[in-house]
Amino acid sequence: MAQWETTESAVTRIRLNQKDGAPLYLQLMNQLKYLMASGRLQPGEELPPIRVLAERLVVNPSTIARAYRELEIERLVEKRSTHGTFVSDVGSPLAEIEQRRILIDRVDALLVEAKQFRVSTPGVIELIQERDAVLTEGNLVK
Amino acid sequence: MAQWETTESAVTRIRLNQKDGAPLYLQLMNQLKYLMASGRLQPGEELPPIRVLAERLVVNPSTIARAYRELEIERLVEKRSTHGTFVSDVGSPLAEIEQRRILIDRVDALLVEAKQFRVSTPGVIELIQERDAVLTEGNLVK
DNA sequence: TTCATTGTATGCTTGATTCGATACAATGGC
DNA sequence: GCCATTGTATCGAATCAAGCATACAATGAA
Repeated sequence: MAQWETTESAVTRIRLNQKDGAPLYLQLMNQLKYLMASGRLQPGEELPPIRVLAERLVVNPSTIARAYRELEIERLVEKRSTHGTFVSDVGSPLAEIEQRRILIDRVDALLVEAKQFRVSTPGVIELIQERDAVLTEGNLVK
Repeated sequence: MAQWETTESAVTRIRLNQKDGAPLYLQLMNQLKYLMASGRLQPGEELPPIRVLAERLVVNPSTIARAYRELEIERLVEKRSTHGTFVSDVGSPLAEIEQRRILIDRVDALLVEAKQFRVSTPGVIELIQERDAVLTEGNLVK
């Protein structure tokens, strides 16, 4: 009997929404990132085998494989030969430069939108503090 | 002689980058939003006719039409029969609720990304202040 | 009324993306 | 060495998005 049929794991929280517009593999990536960022998936922890997760989420194994592959490229997970896929020990070793570029893009988009909505920068900062409180309270979704 | 061949206008600042990945109509929308948000395009001001702008930017008129249409849906511009397309008088009359939802989405995405990158919330706020300074210095692009 | 000027509608082409099906490769416990 | 279990590779169908070409409709100044 496979481990994944019995053990409780943070991945049981994952839900994919077929008609959400967002690609399935991206939804999966993001939810895994959430779980990692919030510590519910710890470094070293094993993710379910591709086929097992595919069956649980009722999608094609290729879809899971793609999510795992992309996460590996981002160094968020490691694949160990035939053992499985594991959450990386190291933090998120995207190049600092690259990380910063991504954040800057997001910040710029946010500021432009806010300006359009006549929300001042202090207003944005206030909103950030609000949302930070909400997100770190253990809510996975909005 | 058409008005748009002679008058100086903020829209002369617009540049589309064919190989930028971002769709042309979106680039145009965003640059117009910038110009409106920064006051360089004033309420009531007329935008160039679709064909004129298309020629200037060397794209298909349909592409301009699409940008104008989307901006109209967002109530940022108004079309007046055969007169042309004008910057809306009203601010940005998306429902407050809707505006807030959009901002919350952006903020959440930003915070998740930041957390993933081990950037603290104060770090995010600092970055916001940096970028705000840059963006309000009159730079149109990053 | 005419017609120049404005935006609109529709359909096509191209390219990319997503997801699935299926066969393959590699490894390590037994 | 075998083979169960892991991830990999490759191809195909369907869908979608972007941009373009082109014909159309509406209006108002002359």
